Amino acid sequence: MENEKENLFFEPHKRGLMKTPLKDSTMANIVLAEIQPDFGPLTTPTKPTEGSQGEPWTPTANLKMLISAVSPEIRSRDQKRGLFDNSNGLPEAKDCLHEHLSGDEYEKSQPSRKEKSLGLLCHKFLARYPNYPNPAVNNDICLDEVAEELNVERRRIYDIVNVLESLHMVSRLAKNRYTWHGRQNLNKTLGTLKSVGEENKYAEQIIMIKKKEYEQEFDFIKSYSIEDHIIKSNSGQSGHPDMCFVELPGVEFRAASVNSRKDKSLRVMSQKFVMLFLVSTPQIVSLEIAAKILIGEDHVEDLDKSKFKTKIRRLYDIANVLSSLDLIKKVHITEERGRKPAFKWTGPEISPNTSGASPIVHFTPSDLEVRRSSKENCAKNLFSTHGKPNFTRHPSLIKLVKSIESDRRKINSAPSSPIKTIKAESSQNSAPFPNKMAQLAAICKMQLEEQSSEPRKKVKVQLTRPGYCKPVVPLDNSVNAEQELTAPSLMQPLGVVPLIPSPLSSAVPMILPQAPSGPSYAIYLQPAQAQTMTPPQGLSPKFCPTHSSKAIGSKDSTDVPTEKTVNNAPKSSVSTRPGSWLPAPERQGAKNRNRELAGERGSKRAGILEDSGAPKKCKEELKGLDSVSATLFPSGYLIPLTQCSALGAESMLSSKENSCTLSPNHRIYGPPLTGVVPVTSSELTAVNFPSFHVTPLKLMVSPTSVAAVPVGNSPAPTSSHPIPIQNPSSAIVNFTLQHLGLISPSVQVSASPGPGIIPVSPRIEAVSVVPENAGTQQARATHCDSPILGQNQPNGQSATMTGTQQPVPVTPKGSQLVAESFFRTPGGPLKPTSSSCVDFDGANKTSLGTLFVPQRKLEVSTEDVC
DNA sequence: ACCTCCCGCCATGCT
DNA sequence: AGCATGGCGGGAGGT
Repeated sequence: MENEKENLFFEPHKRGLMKTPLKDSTMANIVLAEIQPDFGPLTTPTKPTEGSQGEPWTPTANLKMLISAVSPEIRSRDQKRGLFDNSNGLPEAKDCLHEHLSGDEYEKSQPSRKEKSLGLLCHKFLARYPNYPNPAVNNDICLDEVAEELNVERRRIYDIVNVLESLHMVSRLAKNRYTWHGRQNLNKTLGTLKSVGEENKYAEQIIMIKKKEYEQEFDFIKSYSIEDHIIKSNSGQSGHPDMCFVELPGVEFRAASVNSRKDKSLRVMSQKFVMLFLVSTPQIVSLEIAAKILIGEDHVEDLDKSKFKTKIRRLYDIANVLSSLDLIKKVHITEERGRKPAFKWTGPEISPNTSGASPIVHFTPSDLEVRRSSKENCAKNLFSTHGKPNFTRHPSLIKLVKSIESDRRKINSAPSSPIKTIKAESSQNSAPFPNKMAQLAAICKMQLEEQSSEPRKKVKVQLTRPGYCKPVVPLDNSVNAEQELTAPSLMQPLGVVPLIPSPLSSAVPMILPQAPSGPSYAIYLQPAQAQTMTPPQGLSPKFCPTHSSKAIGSKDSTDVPTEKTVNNAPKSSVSTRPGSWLPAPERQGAKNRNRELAGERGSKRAGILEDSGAPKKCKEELKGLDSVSATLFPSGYLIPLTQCSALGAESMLSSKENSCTLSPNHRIYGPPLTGVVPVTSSELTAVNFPSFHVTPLKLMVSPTSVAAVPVGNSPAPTSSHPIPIQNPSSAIVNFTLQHLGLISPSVQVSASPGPGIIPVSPRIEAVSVVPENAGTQQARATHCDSPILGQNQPNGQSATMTGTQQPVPVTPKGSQLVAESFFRTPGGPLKPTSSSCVDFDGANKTSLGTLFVPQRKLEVSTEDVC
C-alpha cells in the first residue's frame, strides 16, 4: 500500500524534478533518465518496474555514467579488478564485459574477497549518487535494483543502507525503497550525534574504559568495579540494547515498517560508533573500546567473548561503510600489549552546537529538528513504559525511573553544557556571555517561582521552562498527571503547544522563545530502547550555544557549515531552503509519519490526525516525552528534557506542516536571549530550542529533580549532585561559573567516573605538545563536498550551502579550540588536527586510557599533544 | 595465528 | 504464507 502510494507521489516529483538537479547530479540524472529507457529493460531482472519508477538513475548505464563522472578513480579501480563489471548489474552484462575486458572468467565468478568487500561495494554504491542531490528531485533508491546492478546480495545492500541511514544520507521510503539524501544532512546529523554523544558521556565512558584497561594491568578488580559501575549508571540498567535512534527533522523514516522494526541495531550501532569519534578527543576509536562501550550499554555485565566478537564484526561492517564515506580511516593504536585496530575520524570537524564561533556547530544543531514521528515514537515508548505497554516490549517502569534518576544525577554534569555555550559565545562575542547570565538569572527566577508550586512540577517546569508550561495549560493538566515522574512532561507541554494549532496563539509564542534552541534531534526509542538509553548522558553543553545562533540555519545551514551560521541575517532568508527541502517529500513524509506512528506500534494511534489529534497527541506526546526523556537520557541529564521538549515541538510542527513550519523557525533565530524574547515564528521557533536556555535549565532542574526524586539508583550522583540539587540558585551559580570557565569540567567527569579520571586530564595536558593544523580537517571537509557543490542543490541556496559546507570543516578547529580553551586552559587554540593524532596513537598507547582526555576540554589538550 | 569480514542461515515482523 | 529485513556467527581469505 504504502509503496504504491509513495511511488505514485514520488514519481511525478522525480520526473518534474529530474531536471532541476544542478550540475553533476543533474547531469547524471538527466543522463540516466535518458539512458534508463534503453538499458532499463535489459538490466533489471527482478523488479525492473519498480526500479525504473523509484530510481531516477537506474541501470548500468547510469551507474557507469555516475561512476565515471563522480569517481573516475573508483571506476578505473573497479575495471582493473573487474568489479566494474559487476556494477553493470545483470549477469549477462557482466559476462559480456568480462569478455571484453579480459576474459577472466573465473575472476568474475570469484572475484576475490577483497573485491567483494563491503567497503568497495559501498564505494560503488556511493558512486551512483551525488553527494548533494537536488532535493527537488526524488532520489529514490530501489534496493533490488542496486543489488542487481552491483551484483551483490541484497543483504549486503542492507548493511550499507543501514549505515547510511544512520547518518541520514538515505531515508527509507517504503519497502525496498530508499531516498538518497547524500551529504546534505550529514553535518547536521553529525552535529546531532555529537550532541547526543556528549549527552551520553561517551567521552567519559571511553576514558573510563581506558582507565579500566590501564588499571587492569595493575588491579583488575578495582578497575572492573569502577568501570562496571560507571557503565551501569550510564546504561541505565537493564541489559537491553540501546535502541534509540537519532533522527533528523529532514530525514525521517517514512516507512512504518522501519520505525516499527525493533531492531535498528546496526543503525544505532553506527550512530553510536560515530558518536564516539565525535566525542573523543583524539578522534580515534579502537574497535575494542567501541565494542565495549556498545556492549556495555546493552549488557554491562555479560561481556562474553562471543558477544564481543559479534560486536567487532558489526563494527567492521560499519567501519567499512564509514571509510567509504571518508569519514574514518583505519589506523592502528600501538599499545604496550600490541597493536590494536582502530579508526580515526577523517570526516568534517563538527562542533557541537555550542560554540558560537564556529558556524558549523550552529548549523548542525539548529538544523536538526525533531519530528513527530520521533515524538510519537517516544510517546509510544512512554506509554508502554508508564502503564500500558502498548508495545510488545517496553522496559519496565522501574527502568524508566532509574533512567530518570540517572538523568538527574547527570544534571551535575550539566556544567559542561553551559561551559561550552559560554565558550562559543565568548568566542564569538563577549556579549553573548552576559546574555546567558541574564538568561540564567531569568530562568532561575522562573524556576523558583514554579518551584514554589511544587517540587516535581517545578522540575518539570524548569526543564521545559515555565513559560512553556503556562501557555500550554490544557496540556499541562494532562501533563501534570503524568509529570509526576519526570521532567520530560514539562517538555511535552512545549511540544504540545506548537502542535496546538495557531489558535493557542499566545501561549505558543511564549514558548517558542524559551525553547528556541535546541538541537533538534529526535531520538527514537524503541521499547527496548528505554533501557538502552541508559547511556546517558550527559548534557551536552554544546547544544546550547549553537542553537542560539544557528537555530535558524537549521536545514539550510545544516550542511553548510560554518560561516553562514555566523551570518544570522542570511539564515532567515535561507530558511526558504528548508521548505524546498521538504516540500513534496516531507509532506508526504508527514503523512507517512502519521502512518508510521499509527502503524508502528500499535495501531493505537492509528489515525491520529495532526490537527484534530493535536490535543490527544499532546497528551501522548507528553507521555511519550516523559518516557523518552527517561529512556533517552537515562543518566538523567537535563538535556534530555529539553530535547524532549524540542522534539515535541518539532513533532508538533512536523505534524502540522513541515514545510510551513520549517521556514519560520529558521528565520526567527534570535539572540541567545531568546528566553525573554518572544519568538516571532511561533511554531517553528518552538521547534528549535536554544540549547542555551535548555542547558541551564537542565542544570537547574536537575538538582531539583534530584531532590524530588528519591530514587537514586546510582551511587552517586556523586559529587555534583549535592550542590545542584538543593538550591537552584547554587546550581545556577555553578553553572555560571562553569560557563565562565571558572569551574572545571572535572565536575562533570566526576559525576560519571570518579576521581580517577581527573588526574588523567592533567597528564594529558602536560603531554599535549604540538598542535597540529586544523588544515587537515578543513581538507577533509572540503573533499567531502567538493565534488558536487553546486550541482545538486535544487535551490540556489543549496549550491551555496555546499560551498559553505566544505568550509565548515575548517572552522571546526577554530571553534572547538576556542571553546575548549575557554573551558580549560588559557592556552587556547590549539588544536591540532585529530588526524595527526593518529600517528601518535602509538605514543598514546603507553598512557592507554589516560591518553584520551576524559572531557572535551581534555581532549583538546590531547590533540595538542599529538 | 590473528585480523578482517564475507556469506548466508534464519529469526523477526510487515503485507 | 510470503516477503523484506537484518541479527548473527561460522569460517575462510589475507597478512
